[in-house]
Amino acid sequence: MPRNTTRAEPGFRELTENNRSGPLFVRSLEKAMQVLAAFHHADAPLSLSEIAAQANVDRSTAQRMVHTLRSMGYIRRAGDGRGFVPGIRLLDHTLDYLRLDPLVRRATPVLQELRKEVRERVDLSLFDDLRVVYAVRLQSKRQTFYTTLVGHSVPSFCSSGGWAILSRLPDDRVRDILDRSDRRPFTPHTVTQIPAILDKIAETRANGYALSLNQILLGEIAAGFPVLDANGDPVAAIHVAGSLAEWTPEDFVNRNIPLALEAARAISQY
Amino acid sequence: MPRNTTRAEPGFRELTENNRSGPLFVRSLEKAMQVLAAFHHADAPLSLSEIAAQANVDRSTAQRMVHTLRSMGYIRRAGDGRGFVPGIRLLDHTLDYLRLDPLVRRATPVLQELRKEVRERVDLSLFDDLRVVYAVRLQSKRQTFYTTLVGHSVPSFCSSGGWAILSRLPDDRVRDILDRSDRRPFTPHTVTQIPAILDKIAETRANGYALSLNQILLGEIAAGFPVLDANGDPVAAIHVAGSLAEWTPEDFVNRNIPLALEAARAISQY
DNA sequence: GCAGCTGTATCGTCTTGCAATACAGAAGAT
DNA sequence: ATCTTCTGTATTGCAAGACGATACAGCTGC
Repeated sequence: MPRNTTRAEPGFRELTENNRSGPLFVRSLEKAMQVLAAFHHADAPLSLSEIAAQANVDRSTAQRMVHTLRSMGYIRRAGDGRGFVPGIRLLDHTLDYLRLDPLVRRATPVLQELRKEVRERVDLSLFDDLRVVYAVRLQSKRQTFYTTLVGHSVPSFCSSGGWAILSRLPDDRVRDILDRSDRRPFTPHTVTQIPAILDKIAETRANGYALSLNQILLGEIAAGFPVLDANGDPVAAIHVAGSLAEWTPEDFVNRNIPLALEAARAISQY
Repeated sequence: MPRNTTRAEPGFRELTENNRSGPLFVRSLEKAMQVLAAFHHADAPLSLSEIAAQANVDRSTAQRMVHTLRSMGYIRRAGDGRGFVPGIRLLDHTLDYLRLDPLVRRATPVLQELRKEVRERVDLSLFDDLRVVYAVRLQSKRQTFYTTLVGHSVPSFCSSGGWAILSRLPDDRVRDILDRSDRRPFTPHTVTQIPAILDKIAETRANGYALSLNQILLGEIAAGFPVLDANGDPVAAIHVAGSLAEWTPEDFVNRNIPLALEAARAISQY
């Protein structure tokens, strides 16, 4: 379940003083996207009134937006009579995103190779401020529903991928991100205190990779590796994830880290 | 590469006579989504002018739409200076779609089990008129880039999933779909003639599954199985796909069909 | 230095999105 | 049984605000 929401593209606010009020800002479009985003907090089909409430728009507005989005395939009626759900047309944009992201293109074959060698779950997640978003997912045998879904995200502050990325950011940006994060625990072992998180990040910086135990899911061990762009800034992470029922942390590290580190370097451009 | 585009939700046109002109239709939203959809035909970052041309809107309109979509994270600047690309925020809607589709929920664990047993690529694709759209993808060892991507689609007329679905539709709907399809071949073996396609569909109807050889990709063998909703109408298909370098068609059928057929029945609601 | 691109910014006009209002049908309560 | 409160859908007058012409600065290539 996503806990944080995306902000504008980083560095965008600098370009235009007040980016949601200038004459360039299309208010009706904002409302429309809020209508689509109403489903972010839903776990069942939404009625028009529910959509209007979630999106913070008038019921009439929701009606017209839904009508239009429906005519374009972005929303459809729920199979069983009542309410609306997201439409299949959205998946076309998923494909556009994945196809056109050079990082995803570059990473996919490398991850496939890595997956073949380590035989555990291998993922690519993209850095998005307070969270990392899974974009490529290569499963192993045992999986939960959410570990197969593209678009799923986990917080930066308590995931191996997040730590890997934070370990390559300047201290003040790390502080800023941790301060703004909603640091609710996922498991009893989730690290939520800022000093403890900073320790983890320091350890990650020293080792070159992040090791997380029981952070998001009980019984899960994961290693995260930063992926750098041409400027040396971290933009993504790759992960190898396994089960603590099968691995001791030592074996997991010895067996998987070298291969994954090499893969992360192959994807990085720095 | 997608060859066909999505239409409105089936049965929608019946509801409102002219669904893109009534007072309920929000024109600026249509333009905005066309702007986002401009990337469907792109294979590199798009400039404002290119977006305007693709979306059939004024450059000024494109500018304002892009500005707004950017401020919300749906579009971002390309990493290397010039142009725009789809933004990560789109993946949030991908997740909404996958989470809220009951079919995807039901199918995922069944497909994981199937994948474990057949050890070949296993997919779920959703019926969308002229095409089927991949929503769940469980890889095997050897993969191409596109066989890993959620949102990728293939035509109904020449894919095992398409045949599986068409085999459960009434004849006149099949004719209609075939007539409207752009039946360009993908490989020298792609079946493009309507009589030949109808033969394939008849064979599928008799067998209960569809077998495709070299239709989309040379060297690929795939079996497709229809998934039915509570009314008995086909809404999706599951696939098992392997390589002709490893399988004779007979072995492929004998080894994989029974398990996959059972999986398709488990997912169906009829 | 000119031509042709980028992306960005401003502004007056009149299109068109807004929200109040209404209605039929279904679900549930009493 | 009726009364209430949900659905989703449809109409309409008014004025908010989207449209698109126009302009400009910063590139790249010729």
